[in-house]
This record gives sequence, C-alpha cells and structure tokens, in this order.
Amino acid sequence: MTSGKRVTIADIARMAGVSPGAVSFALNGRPGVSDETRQRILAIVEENHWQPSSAARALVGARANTVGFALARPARSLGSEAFFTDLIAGIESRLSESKVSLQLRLVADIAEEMEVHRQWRSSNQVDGIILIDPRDDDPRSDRIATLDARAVLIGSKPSPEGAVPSVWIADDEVAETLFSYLAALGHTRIAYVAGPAELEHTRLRAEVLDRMAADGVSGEVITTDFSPARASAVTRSLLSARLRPTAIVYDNDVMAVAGLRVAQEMGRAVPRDVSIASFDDSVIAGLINPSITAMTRDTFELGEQAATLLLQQIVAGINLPSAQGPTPTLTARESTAPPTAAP
Amino acid sequence: MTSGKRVTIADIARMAGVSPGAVSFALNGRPGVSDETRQRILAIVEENHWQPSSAARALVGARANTVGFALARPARSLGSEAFFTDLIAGIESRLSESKVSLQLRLVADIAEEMEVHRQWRSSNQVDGIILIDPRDDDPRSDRIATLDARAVLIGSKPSPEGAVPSVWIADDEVAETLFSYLAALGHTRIAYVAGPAELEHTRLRAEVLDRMAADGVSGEVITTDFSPARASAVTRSLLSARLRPTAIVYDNDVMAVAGLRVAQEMGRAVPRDVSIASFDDSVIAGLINPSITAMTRDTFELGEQAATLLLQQIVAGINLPSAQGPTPTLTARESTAPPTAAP
DNA sequence: CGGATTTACTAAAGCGATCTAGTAGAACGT
DNA sequence: ACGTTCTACTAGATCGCTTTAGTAAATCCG
Repeated sequence: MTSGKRVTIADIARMAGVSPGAVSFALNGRPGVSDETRQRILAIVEENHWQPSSAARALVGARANTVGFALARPARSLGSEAFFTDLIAGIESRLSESKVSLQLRLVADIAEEMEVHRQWRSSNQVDGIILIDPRDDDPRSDRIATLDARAVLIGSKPSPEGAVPSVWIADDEVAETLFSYLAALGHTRIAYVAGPAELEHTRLRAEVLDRMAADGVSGEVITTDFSPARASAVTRSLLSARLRPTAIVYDNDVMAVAGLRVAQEMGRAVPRDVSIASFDDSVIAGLINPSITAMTRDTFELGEQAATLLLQQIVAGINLPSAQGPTPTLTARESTAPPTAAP
Repeated sequence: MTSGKRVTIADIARMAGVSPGAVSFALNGRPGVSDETRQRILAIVEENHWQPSSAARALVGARANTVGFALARPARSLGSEAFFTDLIAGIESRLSESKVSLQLRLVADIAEEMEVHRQWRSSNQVDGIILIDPRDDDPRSDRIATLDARAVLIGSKPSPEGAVPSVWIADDEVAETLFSYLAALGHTRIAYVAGPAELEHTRLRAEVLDRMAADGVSGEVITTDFSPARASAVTRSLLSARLRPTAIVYDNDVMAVAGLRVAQEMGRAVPRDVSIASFDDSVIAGLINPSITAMTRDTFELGEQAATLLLQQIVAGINLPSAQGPTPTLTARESTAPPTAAP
C-alpha cells in the first residue's frame, strides 16, 4: 500500500499487462476487450481503489458527473424557507445514487445566472442544469437551447414544446383543493393572504378563489412580501373589519403562524371564531397548538423527480417530455372547523 | 460572432500573434510578457469572452475554484432545520464573491464522506473541504491531513495544533448563558433535552449543566435523536415525574415547539408552571404563542466566516489558525419566567 | 485451403490549460 | 568589442483519460 503518487489508468494497464486504451474500453463497457480480460481489469481497478480523474474525463468531453444549480434569490432569505433545503436534499439524494454531484451557485440575478450557465457549459463542468422560478418570457430557456445543455425547470405547468422540460406542480388544483375544503365546511367569507403578485402561483391561486364566487363564496385576496410582519398586520385588519372572514388562508406556514398569534391576541379562538390554513406545510405546522391545516407537498420528492428527469435526459442526450410532480395533499388539522352560526 | 467551436487559449494566442504560453503568463500575472503585450492579450480575451476550461486547469493541478461540502446527515431530515440552508447560503454568498463554486454532496455516513473527500482530492475537483458535526476522535481530520487538503471544520472549539482549523462557536459559553439565565430567574430543577450523545456540543452543554450543581441547580440530561416525537415523549415523562423540572431546555426549536404543546396538553401553563427554552432560534420561535426564549446565532455569518477562512487557506496554501465564529446571544421571550413558589 | 471478416488488442493523437527549458535580441559593463 | 545578464518570448512536455486508426491473430466461408 504505497502512498504518494495517485494511481492512474496507466498503472492499472501496466498491472493488467494491457494498454491504457484497453482499460478504458473495459471500464466503459465498450467492445474491444474479451470478457476475461475485462474481468481481470475490473478486479485490479477494484483492488487498487482506482477512480477516474473527473478533470481528465471532462477534458475529453465525457461526462462531468455534475449537475449545476444556480439560484437567483437573495441569500439571506433562503433560510426561512424549508423549501430549498428540502428541494436540494431531494435533488441530491437522487443524484448521489448515481454518484453525481451538485454544483450550487448563488447569483444576484437572471443575467448572472445565465452567465454562470455559459461558463459551466463551455468548460464542460456540468452535464445538466436545474432551473427554478419560471417567469413570463423567461430568457433562460432560449439560452439553454443555444448552449445545447440538458436542463429541467421546476415550475407550475408543463413546458411548451421545444422549451426546457419541466417538473410541475398544478397550483390551481392545489388551490382548488384547499378552498373547496373550506367551502365544504361551510365557510363563505374566505380571505387569502398571498405572496407577491408577480409570482405565477399567486395569480393561479387567486383566480381559483375568484371563480368560487359562483358557489357563493366571497373571496378577498391580499398580497404581501411574505414577511410575518405584513401577515400580522393584514390579519389584524381582516379581523377588525365589520364583516370579517370566517377563514383565512396564508401562502406559507410562517405567515400562518403569525396570523394565528394575532387572532389569539385579539381574543378570537381558532378554529371556533376563525379558521386558519396554509398553502405550505412544515414540521412545525403540525406541532403547534392548534396544529395548522395545510397543503402538504412533498418538496423532497419534487427534487428527486427533477433530478431523475434531468439524469434521464443526460443519458439519452435529448430533451424528454415534462412530467407532473407529486400532487400536494390536504392535511386537515385542528385550525379549521365549520364556522360558528352566529357571525 | 461565429458560434460553434469553443474559443481556447490557442485561439487567443493566434489572434494576439503570440504563443499559448505567453497568453497563460499574461492571464496569470506571471512575468515573461511585456506590459504592452499583456494588455493586448487581456483585451482580446475580454473581447472574445474567453473563459479558461476548468477541466484543463484541474488536470494540470491548478485551482479548481470549487469547494466541497459532503454532508453526512439523513437527507429527509435536513429540511426541518433552517440551520443548513442558512449555513449554505452564508458559505455560498462568500464563495460567489470570489467566483468559487460549492460542490455539495449528501452522503450516508462518515466512511462515505471520507471516500468522497478522497475522490475530490485525487481528481483535483475541489480546492478545499468543509467539515461539520465534529465528534470525539474524529477520523476525518487525519484523513484530510494525508490528502494534503485545505479544510475548515465548523465546530464548537478551536482545533488542536495540526488538526483541521475550525470556525467555532463556544458551545459551553452558549450553554452557560442560557442555563445561568434560568438559574437567575430562580430555577433549580432544569432538564436538558439534548441531541445524540456522540455530538460534541451535546457533551459540552451537558457538562455545563452538571457543573451548575455547585450552585444548587439539579440538572437532568436526556439525549434524543432530535425527532419531535422523542421530544414529546420525553417531555411527557418529565412533567409526569413526582419532582418535575421547572424549566426545560431543548436542543432545537422544533423539539421546543413539540415540548410546548405537550406541556399545554397536560394542563401546565407556559411559563407559569414550566419554563421552556431552546438552543436554536428560528423565525417561528418568535411568532408562536407563547414565543420561545432561545439562543440566537447568526448561522449565515457562521457560513461566511467558514468560507472566508477556507479561501484564505487555499490562497496561502497552508493551514491558518482557528477562528471564533459569531457569538450567539440570548433572546428572552415569553416562554420563560421565574418558577412559581408552590411546586 | 486461402482470402475476407472478426476479434482483441496497441499505439498515438488529442482535449486545454500550465510550466519548464531553451533562445533570440537588447542592454550592460569593462 | 566581447562576454554576461536581462527581457520577452517560443517550443514542447505534461496532466489522465478517450478514441481513432492500425495490426496481428483467430475465425469464417465456400
């Protein structure tokens, strides 16, 4: 077990009494070596813990065994959302099964994101790219096409033909499920404390609520910046109104917890006086008192699915069709109940 | 602007009318080219958006401009802790200033983690490595030394001479602060619901509590697997005992929330009948009702500091001394109060 | 049985940088 | 004027792997 120099394919070749080329054939399952020789080579490789140099592989244009994810979000804000950790954990867990690494990069904006993509591709650093936060007229899709890179978009609808394939979650169905549940409980005045208006899912969810006017549900949508402070303020004013809502739905769990507290401080019992629900679940949503009804989406699995699709595309060398991600389900908990008769 | 082939250092050389070697000298600020030529080359590089191939660089043993972080934690559990997202965001935000990427890998255990380290180093994929979750007799430190890799350990004390330098948070001081605060409120029976026994900080914190026996505080330490279910069970049994604690401290916010709920279900008012505190803060800890007293640490900055130290070491080519990370501070909230006289 | 094909290899040319050794030509010193 | 030292380069080896072209031996076929 001599230490020192790293063992290269040439060393293996020498030990097996063949040429480096033969070893390469054997390793990559290419014809040109007899089964017997292949076995012998593989055994020697095993024995000497040989690992291909990814740098050398990348240089000759082979697989880099790395996938890139450039994230254009303010760094400080990432932590409050379990979403990203879960997503990344899901992606990684799938990737590491295939011994593929994740290259993570935080960037300031979409322009820098695309620049990073270019660099990655031009030096063959990554085999595929993950995109998130789709926008209208997203310039990234075209860019990816010119780079001839495999990619997946994590979004809320299937991608059009020719664009970057997506793994998507049907946000309108999610909204349908939650709002209908509340309507079925008997709620007719529902408030929706949403995120920023420019996000696709905010619009989709609000539209669903609007449509429920047909069923006698009067909805009210208030957009926020996702901050708990805004959520508290909004809740306070909602519950102070003459005709106050009997149910409030928040875009995420942090806002829901903030709203819950305000309700309690104002002497409104939850769920007796007002029902509360969230579009995003978390461990804490189930532990708090009262526990909060939420749409549970399996973000981890979403990550896994995105990674799976990307890996398949990399192997196939072509784009594959978009795939629907895990469907969020309703987790009914203590914070929702039928409204009390007397308003 | 002809597309197609990627522009290499040879193309630049041709355009500048010099040899590839000269271009390399110019790019890396090495002597051997006149200032005039250097400017000309740099201009051409700029103009043609040339980027060095990281693969080629890695192959000749130059900087890879990548830092590796292999995480040996169950993937599914990562999301519940904001800690990792914050930490990674902090690390990344510092790295990306220097155009360095983060290579993230989830591994099953320490053995696989070390294996990944070996691969990374042997193929020159990363310039430095980040370690976390130090344990007693950590085998990783020696391994890193034999790999001759730069690394930082995110830990709870300065590393001994020769070991991997750490960015550390004085966990004993943290524990001292929180336990003393409770003692000062008048608590004499304090329970500490900790994480796994093999983690360094668990031991450090427990030791602090033990030492307080001198001041008339009787402490009890219960180790857990960090799961809310265990935290609930432990809390239930603590509060059912004849001589129950007047204050319970949890290792993280999720467990604290779980414990809080159990206390309320058992009819113990918080903080009147029992005080609750956490060693880990989060947005929700401050929003919940009652809000939870916690030690607030700036995880983002911890990540930044770790990245900074690592980058400095990479540039210097040697190990640098350990550095103390941001000091956590006590955030007193509603969940703690003096114990009521009658037990 | 002899030419064509197949099999199992080897030799060597890249991939795109870095880096060492070598070489003109200019400047310098005496 | 001639050797020495700089300066500003160039040529070419090198990193570890893949891959193409080439070759000897084995196999096939009529």
